[in-house]
Amino acid sequence: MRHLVIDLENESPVYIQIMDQLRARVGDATLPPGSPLPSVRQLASELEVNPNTVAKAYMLLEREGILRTLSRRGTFVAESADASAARGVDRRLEEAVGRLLAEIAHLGVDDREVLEALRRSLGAKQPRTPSGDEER
Amino acid sequence: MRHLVIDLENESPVYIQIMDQLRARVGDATLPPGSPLPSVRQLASELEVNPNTVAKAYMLLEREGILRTLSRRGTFVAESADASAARGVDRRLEEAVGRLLAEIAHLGVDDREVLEALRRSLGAKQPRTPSGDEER
Amino acid sequence: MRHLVIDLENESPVYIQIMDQLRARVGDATLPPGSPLPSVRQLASELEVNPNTVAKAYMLLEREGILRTLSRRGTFVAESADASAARGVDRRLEEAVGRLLAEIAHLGVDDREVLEALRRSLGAKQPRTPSGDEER
Amino acid sequence: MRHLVIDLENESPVYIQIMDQLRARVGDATLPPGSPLPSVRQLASELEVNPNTVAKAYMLLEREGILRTLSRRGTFVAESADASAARGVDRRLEEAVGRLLAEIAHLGVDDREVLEALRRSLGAKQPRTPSGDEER
DNA sequence: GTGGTCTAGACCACT
DNA sequence: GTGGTCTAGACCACC
Repeated sequence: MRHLVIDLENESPVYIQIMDQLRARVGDATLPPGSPLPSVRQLASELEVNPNTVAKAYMLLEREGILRTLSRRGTFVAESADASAARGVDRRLEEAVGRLLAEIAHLGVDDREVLEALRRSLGAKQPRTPSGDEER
Repeated sequence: MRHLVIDLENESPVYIQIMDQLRARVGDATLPPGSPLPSVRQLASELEVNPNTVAKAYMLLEREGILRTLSRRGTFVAESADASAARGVDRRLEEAVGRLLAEIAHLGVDDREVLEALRRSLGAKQPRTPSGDEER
Repeated sequence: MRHLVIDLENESPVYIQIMDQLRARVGDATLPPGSPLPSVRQLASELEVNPNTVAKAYMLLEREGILRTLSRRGTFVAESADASAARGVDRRLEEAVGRLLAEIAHLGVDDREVLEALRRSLGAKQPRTPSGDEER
Repeated sequence: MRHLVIDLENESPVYIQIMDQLRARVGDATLPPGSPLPSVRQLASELEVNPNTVAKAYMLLEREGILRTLSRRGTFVAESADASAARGVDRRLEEAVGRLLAEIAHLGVDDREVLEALRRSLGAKQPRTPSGDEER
């Protein structure tokens, strides 16, 4: 499995970041149904986070029907997980947008300004030059 | 001063809600430079929050240069506060959008989807159009 | 008596400002021993402050031996007040310097820097143009 | 981290003393960027003050850009904090001198006397003889 | 264990 | 009555 990227500076809790990334990979079929996942300990050591954190992410994804843990055999992407994963991604996006709106509710800015600010910030997210050369 | 509206259910801390609303009113000149603000205790009792919470909001707005507090005489909108207030509102909006982007960074959704989700959520927020013509 | 100047923005309490100015005038003989002072009510209304504030200043200056209140006849500069007034001015200056030193004790700046900062600030205090015309 | 020294008798508020000392250590690189600070609770118990007092100091230093707090991971000296810390020390010194000048504005003493009083007070502050190294 | 937020209540100096 | 400071203690989410 390609490495997940954990950003400890990000204010999203680590277990949420793990869940989001796994959901994304299941949703876009990078991790097709049936694929094995790294063990809790192994992923934890790769990401340099506490095993409890990984275990929590796996446990919650299992509740969402995206993973399936077979005891003593490991954790796998559930059959027909892709649909719920995609739905999960959408829900997460909507929740995040909802949080944004709640946060700025008191700011007295109108809708146009919000969209404009988002467009600006999306534009500023280095547009990933087609030539491919990353800075540094 | 027209009442502030505090939503205890909102996940933004109360002192942040107070700051945002005061910044907005200073920024749009509802509260012009020199205006007196309600005393800490008075606003606290109106909003039914602890005086310390209001005091924290006032103290931080003073550090931002938006309020000016004359010890034992009360708290006032600082002269030339409107500019910093408006700047402050913009910065808050940008920060919130930045947080949104950080939150969804791992979701694997593309920019178009994010804008679409925001538009949808803004639309769902009672459209407030008297004539009915949406901007956007 | 030439008007006292009260600065409500100054963080020194009003009664202290009154005391300081009266002490200065007694010390430099602008108000020689025996001179009558305005009544509490009259000075309070001139300065637009609470009569209690003026009364407190008079009371404390009486304790210092600088004023003398003759009941029903008013308040006067005490005989031989000038010496104690001058001493009082010196003491106030030393106290203020002591407070400065206490305030900056934790700043980790050396003595030279403190003197330099004071010199700079004294220099910045508009040098009172010899031509005499005040700006505005 | 070497211990901070809090003087409860000093009229500077405790949280200001904490801020000043941390600013000084960041400014002179005793606490280089990236260094972890003691946790709020730990420093509070060392200094024998309330954790809220320490939290307030950390929070304000974060708003100044000197500290950076990673939620639930601890508080650290911000990258590129040293410059702002040094600037902060200078500003604090200037403010304190400004307060001195405001305090003595009514005293009618001339600039020479003020400088003289400061020199005297600095001299009285154990002269830090290089030979007789105190530092107790 | 970490920091963040909030409440309640106290004391202070000053008006 | 005003604001400023501090304490004590609570609850939260997260690690």
